[in-house]
Amino acid sequence: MLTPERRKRILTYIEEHGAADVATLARLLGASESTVRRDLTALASQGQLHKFHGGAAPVEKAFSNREDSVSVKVTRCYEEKLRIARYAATLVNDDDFVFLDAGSTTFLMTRFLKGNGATFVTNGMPQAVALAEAGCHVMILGGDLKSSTEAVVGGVAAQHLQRYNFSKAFIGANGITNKEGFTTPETGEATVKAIAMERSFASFVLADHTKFGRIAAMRVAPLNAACVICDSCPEEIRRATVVKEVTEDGIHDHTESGA
Amino acid sequence: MLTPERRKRILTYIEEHGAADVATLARLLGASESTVRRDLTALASQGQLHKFHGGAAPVEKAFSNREDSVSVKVTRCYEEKLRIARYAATLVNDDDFVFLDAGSTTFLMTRFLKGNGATFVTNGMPQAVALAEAGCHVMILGGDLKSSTEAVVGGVAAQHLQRYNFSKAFIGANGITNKEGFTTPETGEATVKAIAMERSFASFVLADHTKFGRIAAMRVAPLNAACVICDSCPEEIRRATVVKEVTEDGIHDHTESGA
DNA sequence: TTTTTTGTGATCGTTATTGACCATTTTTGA
DNA sequence: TCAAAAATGGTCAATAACGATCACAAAAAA
Repeated sequence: MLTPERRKRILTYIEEHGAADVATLARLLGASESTVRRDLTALASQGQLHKFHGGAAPVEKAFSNREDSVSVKVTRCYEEKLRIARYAATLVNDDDFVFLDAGSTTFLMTRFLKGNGATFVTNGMPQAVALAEAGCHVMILGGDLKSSTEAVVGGVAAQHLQRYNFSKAFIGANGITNKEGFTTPETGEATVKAIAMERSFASFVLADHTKFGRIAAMRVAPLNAACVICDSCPEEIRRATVVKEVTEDGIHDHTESGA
Repeated sequence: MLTPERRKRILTYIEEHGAADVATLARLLGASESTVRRDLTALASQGQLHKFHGGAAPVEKAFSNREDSVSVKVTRCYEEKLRIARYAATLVNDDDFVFLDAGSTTFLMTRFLKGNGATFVTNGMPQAVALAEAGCHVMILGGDLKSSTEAVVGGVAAQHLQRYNFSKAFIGANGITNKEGFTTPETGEATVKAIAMERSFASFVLADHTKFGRIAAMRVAPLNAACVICDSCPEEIRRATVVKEVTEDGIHDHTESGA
């Protein structure tokens, strides 16, 4: 059997069955486990499937990727993120020059932003398209495109970003702790976030409650560098920076002094 | 059996069977494996099939479920544009640093480009996403996002573009005439196209036959600044620049001298 | 006619793919 | 927590396929 055909059959099989282990695939295809392993490695590197210890699965379902990677990610804490995004969008005024970070929560903001006088700079491809469709004045950051998150990162992006002075920046974060501050797993994304916050008069970090207490590899900024917009927040965070809690009842404001 | 007939039968066979190995084709055609290999190499270089170790398969089917969005399929001259795009994609080598213009024909090129060593810079948002999905190294041009065409334009884009030296540039054009050269209606897009062509070692303008004789507002470059890749081309254009006609039968090359 | 060009098939050194083997890592279950 | 079991990735030799080259024959040009 030819290599492309074999790989196609692997993709078809895991698509139909949801997943498959190496031994099953080897038997099914009449090939050795070594060959199947090599195929899985190759297909995984092309982003066509997700490989893990024991076998492989399609990328679409359990793990985010493919065409609407961001909108799939949005499903976790959807209600909370939507509340946060809706409130954050109200903070944008007509004369603002706004940086909008890539990520799921900031993407939800685009639903509530209309084409007024504000200008947006973003490193998220879905964000850029959505804002342009909404009639906003949008600029996309130039640089390397990271396919998994559809975000623009890298040195060129960082340099491009240095040109601007934002009035407001809306940033996503993967981890927030008192000691480590805002953290994110990707080095390239961390750099972009950090520069955007530095170059903005006011910065807002959007985070649902699952982000608190988690620590990712790269430090973006200390906790007091931004105002945190969240759905519910631990007491210790409130004491360290300005926090806005967006609950079902309304907005709860916490200044650095505590109340 | 004559060469064109043999090649046509190869294409027919892989179209019907999805794929074929060299030994099968050799037996089927009553030719040696050497001859079949030569045919496959020739057909692959014209983008008519996908050749791999062990055999060949149709181009479209070789890469899994990539389907064009409806808006792209609706475009005029779809078949011609597809032929042009398929051939243009074969011109990209592993070590190329390529500029890919925004537009429908250049977008179709992304169907035939896979993640090899080449690096792509593009000002088209759909192009960037498609290339990233295909595993290519992609950079998106920074600047203003024009919502109607999902293209990045403007001064920042132009400035960003100045940083690069491309080995090849693939450009779209709205009008091509002998006197006015390549033209396009939008000022911002014209600037980007012009700079990209200036900064590229070789430039290719992709155009279906409807573009000849039309004149748009902005002049991008004179006719001899690029090689024209088209489906069918007036005699007067052939005399003025290098033209590659991609017909159903194959590639027809025209040098500046006329034949 | 002779010469040149083109296409073909055979040969052969090189390269790519494959399956087995094994040390290492990861997972499982006591 | 630890040991047994399972899966993994790397190496290696064998095999299959590849492209380059050459000689030959047929067709085209001189």
